[in-house]
Amino acid sequence: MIKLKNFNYTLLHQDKNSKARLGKLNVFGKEVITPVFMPVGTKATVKFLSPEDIKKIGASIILSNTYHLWLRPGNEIVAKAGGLHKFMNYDGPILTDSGGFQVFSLADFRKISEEGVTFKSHLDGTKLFMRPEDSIKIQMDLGSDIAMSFDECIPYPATYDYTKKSMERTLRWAKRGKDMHTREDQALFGIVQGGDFEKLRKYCAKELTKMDFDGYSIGGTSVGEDKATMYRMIDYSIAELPSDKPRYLMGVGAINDILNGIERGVDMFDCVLPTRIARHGTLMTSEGRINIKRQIYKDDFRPLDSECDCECCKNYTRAYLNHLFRNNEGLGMRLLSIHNLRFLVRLVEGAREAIKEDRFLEYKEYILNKYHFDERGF
RNA sequence: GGAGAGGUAGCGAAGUGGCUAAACGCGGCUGACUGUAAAUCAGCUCCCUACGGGUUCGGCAGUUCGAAUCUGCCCCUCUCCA
Repeated sequence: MIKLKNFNYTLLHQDKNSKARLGKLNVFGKEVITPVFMPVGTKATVKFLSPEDIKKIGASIILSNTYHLWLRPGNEIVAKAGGLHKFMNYDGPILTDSGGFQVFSLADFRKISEEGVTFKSHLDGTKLFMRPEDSIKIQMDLGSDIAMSFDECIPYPATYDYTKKSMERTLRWAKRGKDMHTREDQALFGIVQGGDFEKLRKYCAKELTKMDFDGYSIGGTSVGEDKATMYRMIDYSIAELPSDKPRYLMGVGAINDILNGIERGVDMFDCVLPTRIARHGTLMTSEGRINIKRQIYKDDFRPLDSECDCECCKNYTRAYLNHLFRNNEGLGMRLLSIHNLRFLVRLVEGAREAIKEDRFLEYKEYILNKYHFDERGF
């Protein structure tokens, strides 16, 4: 087993009234204070944003994707460039998802076996095969700071039998991946699966913990289940995870979900939601959800969100943003992406402050009451 | 003045006797979006007191059981020649 030289999690403060925790993740000399929200840059770019934009937003770590970079430009090219950081000119921490989510999202194009997953490339239909070992090898080539185990993200609902079978296979895949992971400058996280079954979630978390990963992810959430179920999945998973390692709730980025996750002891979140909805004209603001494309904003010369300090809100009006969207101008997508990301970064920043003072639950209530978001949480 | 071509819903453009309130595209309006096949996708877009009804395809008058589609006259636009 390899020993990482410079990766560890330090619990800075445990909230007295909930499981919320303030922590410090040392990622090979780069510091990430948790809870943290990680913007998603699937294809080695947070769509429409430069690395400089990402830093200005206050994001301290971002995501990228193994499956997509494997197809294009190919891990060899990224390795040849000197690794993902150099390739995309981003020196902050990068976490790569293993391709496990594509097992779910590209369901029409794949077949799962014990050995691995057969994909039909979504780009040109080429037959592809990815084993857990391949995913780890690719991630080592990419040189991300944190790699993920290759898992199967199952849909919801799923039967107990299938969920159990899949989860056990995911455990075997986790072991196979871990056995061949050799980079000392890259952490590796295991992923808890088990659907909405308490027994399976707990078993999975325990087994992964035995394998001693550098951190643990909670996968298989936000795939169609209701909120209460998602929160239960988180509780079941965290119940058996060690407190001295970071916990990452994969793919979750709605405001109420982030707050509920933090309350339950989650340290890391990532989600395409803020950037995707931004590109589609939807914003998270202190007034609630706004769709900038609506005609009422055509002559609204107020800033998007008067309480926000981002580049978009400080410099541009709703009328201008509406105009940019009506004309399909890329600047609109960039500015709105900046805003939504900044909104979530500020949300978790506020959570950290609150945890420090043991008032996380009050903070959560304050946020949920203040912003008029519906059940979806944005 | 002469010779052609054409006028269809906000715009462009199909349709050339019934299956047409009228394809399709754009524009407009409203939604959706949670480890990114996503600058994407879905619905609506003549009027109304709306599981029904009322008016449409430059205008008017005809032919026909039935017309945006056929006939006549009129109005308008574009191209070429003088």
